[in-house]
Amino acid sequence: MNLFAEIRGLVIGALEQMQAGGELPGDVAFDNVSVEPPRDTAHGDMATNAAMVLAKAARRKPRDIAEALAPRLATDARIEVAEVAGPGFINLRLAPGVWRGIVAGILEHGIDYGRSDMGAGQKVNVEYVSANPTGPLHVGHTRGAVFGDALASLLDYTGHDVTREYYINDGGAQVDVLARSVYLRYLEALGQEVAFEEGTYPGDYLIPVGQKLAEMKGDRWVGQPESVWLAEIREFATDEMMALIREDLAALGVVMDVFFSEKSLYGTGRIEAAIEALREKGLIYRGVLEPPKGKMPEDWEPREQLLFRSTAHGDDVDRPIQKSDGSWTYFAPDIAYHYDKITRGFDQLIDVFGADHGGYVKRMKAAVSALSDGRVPLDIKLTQLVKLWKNGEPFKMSKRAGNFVTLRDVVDQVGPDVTRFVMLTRKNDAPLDFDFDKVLEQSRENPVFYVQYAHARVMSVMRKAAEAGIAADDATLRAADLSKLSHEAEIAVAKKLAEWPRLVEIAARLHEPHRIAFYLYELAGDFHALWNRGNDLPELRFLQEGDAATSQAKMALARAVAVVISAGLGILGVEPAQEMR
RNA sequence: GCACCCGUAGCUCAGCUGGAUAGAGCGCUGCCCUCCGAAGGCAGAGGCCAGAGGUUCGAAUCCUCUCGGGUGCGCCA
Repeated sequence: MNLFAEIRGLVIGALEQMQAGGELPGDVAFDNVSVEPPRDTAHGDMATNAAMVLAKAARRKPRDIAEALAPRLATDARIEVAEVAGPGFINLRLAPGVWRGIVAGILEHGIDYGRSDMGAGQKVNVEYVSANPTGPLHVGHTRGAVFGDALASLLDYTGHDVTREYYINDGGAQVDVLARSVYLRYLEALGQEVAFEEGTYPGDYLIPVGQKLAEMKGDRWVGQPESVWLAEIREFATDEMMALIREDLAALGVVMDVFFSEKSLYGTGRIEAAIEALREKGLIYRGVLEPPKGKMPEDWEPREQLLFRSTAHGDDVDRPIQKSDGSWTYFAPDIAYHYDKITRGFDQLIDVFGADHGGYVKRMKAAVSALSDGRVPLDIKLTQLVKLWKNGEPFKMSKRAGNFVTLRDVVDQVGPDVTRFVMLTRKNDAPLDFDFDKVLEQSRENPVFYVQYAHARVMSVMRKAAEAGIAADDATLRAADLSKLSHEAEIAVAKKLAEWPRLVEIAARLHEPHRIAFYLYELAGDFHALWNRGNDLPELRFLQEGDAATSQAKMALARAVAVVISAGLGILGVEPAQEMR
């Protein structure tokens, strides 16, 4: 139920009539015809560009087409005024009943108002977090986790069949480093003095892992060479780290559908199969890469390697998939992993990476394009850095991880709801300042508070209604006489609510969940504005003493605001506040 | 050197797959707030959308170039 889509349908219908009547050529397409809210509300509620987009194909002046189209639109009961303006816009003013209908529709559909079938059940895989299993998640991961999770919810809300997935990098050298670090903690747990050299992980979080290992194995690995214990500790340690990471994610409210292990690709022929698939397309060859220009690495030597012809699919240079010693580069399992996603039948892939992985976007897209013959689109969303602030200065301390701030540090201090909302108050590719003091502040400056406060105010009205003996249950509000909503300040809020389904579709199409957060802030602003006007104009207050019918109509509007806020916060993974404390 | 991201009000940032006179919060200026639904409210000033070309009915948005900031660039994942 998208009012803008409905009115666009009306416009298209009128255009088809004009076609049938010979006023427009029969072969013109209406794809570019849009119905949008005008920037300036003085222009009306909606505007269509139909006349201007069709002018060229119809070989008529935009204003001529508009003059012919506008009266046809005006015959519809929903349209109060349709007038031609500017270069050929048709501005539409909708009947008040339309806005009341929005409120009624929201109460009828609940948080599903705004749900859309635009995804048509498409299978979408959203891969996010995918942190190395070598320690707790840090703030950077937190942003990626929140972003990916909200995007997944948004796609689910818009009719996609979404899989939330985490790729465990448990096949590379870094898990050997982890194993060695745990071995040191193991020795330490047995009372030995140990030194954490360069290339080991010194964080405190490995202490309990070493202790656990000591309890299980006693001293049988003391003084033993790596070949004896490495594989077993690696296995044990990565399991422990993944358990830790799952706990971190759970603290944030993130639950994955699939954890995909990189290791499962090795020794099973799956990497080879993916490379073979590329070879069959003539995209694998042996060759020597040019050295990077400008900044020549000190130890550069030309080496022949196995290369993927990614340039055939839009990359700048071909990429190595085998090291000079014949082992795979990290890129090879990445290719195999994405090949696996393709063969699992996803219609669309989305990867959420940190911005420092921006250099891998083109090669990954090239691989997916090649492996799927261009059928499966891959969108890669990069999340920029998070700068933490506390007491007016940069915050870098962490109790347990050494030199970085963990997800837990953040969630424990401000809670999962605040963490999630704040992480979405910036576009994903813009850097984000996270100020521990400001995000807990109770003021308009703090969008989390401002949105939650709006929801809490609605709940407060409902509670007060109950005290005053006015029925305010859903059924009663649904049946309320909404014609009592007539003030422009009330209609303004209803108009904002009408934008919700359209905004959801835009956010989903662009893969930009931050738009939800910004919309909620605006909606909350409109609602607070209405509330504040009740100070001067008692007739705008939601509860009208001695007039249950009017109170119920106004509460229906308030309730609709709360429903949309709930729906929006639900997509962001945030629990709406029942009251502010 | 090349690639990607970014450049919008004094500050922090939105800006709808190209729409009309570019928005919000903070800060600033003025007014209101004894009682009331003020963890405040209303109004105002403030812009060459980094710059220059191009595309077209129309550009902050698309293309090219320049300037400025960030990130990355074979045998690390």
